[in-house]
Formats: sequence, structure tokens, C-alpha cells
Amino acid sequence: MKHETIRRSFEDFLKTKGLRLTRQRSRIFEKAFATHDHFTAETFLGWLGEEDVPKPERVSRATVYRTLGLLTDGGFLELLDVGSGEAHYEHVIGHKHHDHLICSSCSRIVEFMDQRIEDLQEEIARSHGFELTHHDLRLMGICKSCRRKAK
Amino acid sequence: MKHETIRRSFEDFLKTKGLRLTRQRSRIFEKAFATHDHFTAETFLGWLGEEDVPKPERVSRATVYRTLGLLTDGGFLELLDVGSGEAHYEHVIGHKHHDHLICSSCSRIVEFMDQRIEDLQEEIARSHGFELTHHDLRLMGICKSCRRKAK
DNA sequence: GTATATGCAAACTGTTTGCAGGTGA
DNA sequence: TCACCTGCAAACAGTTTGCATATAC
Repeated sequence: MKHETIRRSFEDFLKTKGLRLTRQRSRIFEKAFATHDHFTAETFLGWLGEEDVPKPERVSRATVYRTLGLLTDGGFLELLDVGSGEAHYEHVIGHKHHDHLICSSCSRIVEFMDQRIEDLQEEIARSHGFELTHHDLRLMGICKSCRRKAK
Repeated sequence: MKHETIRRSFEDFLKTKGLRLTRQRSRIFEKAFATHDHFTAETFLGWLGEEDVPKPERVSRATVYRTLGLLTDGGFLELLDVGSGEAHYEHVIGHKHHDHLICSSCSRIVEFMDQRIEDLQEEIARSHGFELTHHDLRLMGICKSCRRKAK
């Protein structure tokens, strides 16, 4: 999906909800889609702080939290719970569904997706009478380079 | 596994670590193994508060948190992250490894275990050079009775 | 013009910690 | 005895919220 397309769909989303396209929302939106990495609200705030922009473009902590929530509601970001206590986000462009391998030692996050597991999950949910809305699979372990270092 | 056996192993655990068997730890241990349900620290505190015990048996919030952590370290409890912001615990007796189906509507938690998924997880981790230590699979959806109610 | 957003700081939730006094081995 | 524990209250981290002011439409 092209950046312009999703930007447009963000503007539509705001319009439909009767919300306004403010400088802050615009800046947060652009920033969130400018990286392919996962980020937390605080990391994000750091990124914004690095840029030296004139006062009317500045974004407060409260607005970052509010807007990340908004983008998540709208389906532009996805919440990723890595179990660290902080909410991690990732944007949704060119990011088909995937799960995560997390290195307990260096916190590196590797994405993967396995259709066989996806299918089994559906099967299991069905057999328990659940209608699946989403799922979250985290594999925790030690990555190759950390194992090497440990020796 | 019999209750007595695990109680013994808890006492051994304390001894090995040079820790003491206090009234508080004993009470928390018994309570944690008296239910088969998941619980949070605050729920647990509530349970303890319901019982009218003499002062030396009373347990403070700090001690509940400390002791649940201790029991988790010792492998007597398992941490279950249901994504609600609070830590949920479940004890380990007669509870082989399993994953969870969570109803987004009524919060009901159903346990399941599927060896085919377990095997695939190992395979995926290996193929990415990870050595798996544990994993966490949560399937979120709407359970049968909530779907029925919704209609 | 006016409803919606923002920034600020204060509130909140779940959890951890420092310290003075209590207690199990 | 004395290291380990506990209770208390204060600290903490991440996040949310109330309110006065600013701004998009």
C-alpha cells in the first residue's frame, strides 16, 4: 500500500469520526509511518523531541498517548504486548499479520508467520466454540548471537 | 501431584535458598494452592482479607507481591499475561503446560494444549537460530455464550 | 463561532522499595 | 543471636484525565 493511500485513509477516518486534522496528529502520523520498527510511546516522544520544530508543531506527552491510541483504534497501528510493561506499537503498512520471536537476553524481536500455526489456531478456537478475533503468539528464547556470547 | 508433596518441595526450596518459612508465606502458599483459578495480586489480597485471622497471621500488600514473586521464581506459580495490565498467576499443580483462549467479552479463560502447535513453535524457533525457553499463546475471541447473548 | 484539541500538571493503577521494628532458626 | 522478614508509606513507571487555553473547520 502506498503512503499516500494510507494518509488519505487516515484523513477520511478523522473526517468520518468528526475529528480534526491538527498539526500534532499529522506529525505523529507521519512519524509513525516513517519507521518500520516497533516503538513505545516514550521512544516515540524521544523521536519527536529530537527534531527542532517551531512551537506550534510541538507535541506533548499527553497528545502522543492520545494519538497513538487513536491510530490504534483506527487500525493504523497495532498494539504489541512484549510483556515488558510498556505498550509497543507497530504500523500496519506492508505489515501482514505476523508473530514474534523475542530474545530474552538482548530484546531483539524477530517477526515470523507460519500458516500451519494460523490454521491450527482457527481449528482450536472453533472446537471450543470461540469465534477468533485476534491472537498473540510470542516465542521467548535466546537468539543465536546471544548464545554465542554467553559461551 | 499431592498437596503434601508440593508443600514439602516449597519448604525445601526455602531452605535451599536460606529463606524462612514465616506465617505469611505459609498462608499465601496454602491460599494459592487452594484454588484452581487464575488470580491477580489484588484479588489474592482480597481473599486473604476476607478471612478473619489474628494479627500475627495478617499479610500486607507488600508481602503478597513479594511472595507471589518468590513463588513464581521457585516455579510454584506461573505468570500469565492476559494483556489487562495486571499480572495473573496460576499454580502449577496438576497443571501441565497449556495455552489460553480468552473471551474479550466476558473475560472467561479456557485452557488448551495442542502438541502440533508446540512442535511447530520449536521448529520455527530453531529455524531462526533461537533456543526456546518459553512461549505464550493467547487466542482472543468471543465465546459461544457471549455470541448467543449478543444476538 | 464553537466544538474539538492541546499542554500542563495532577491523578491513577499496578507494583516496588527503604527503613525501622519484629521474628524464625 | 542475628540475618532475614514484615508492614508501612513513600516512590515508581506507564498511562490517563481535568481544566483552561488554543485552534481547525
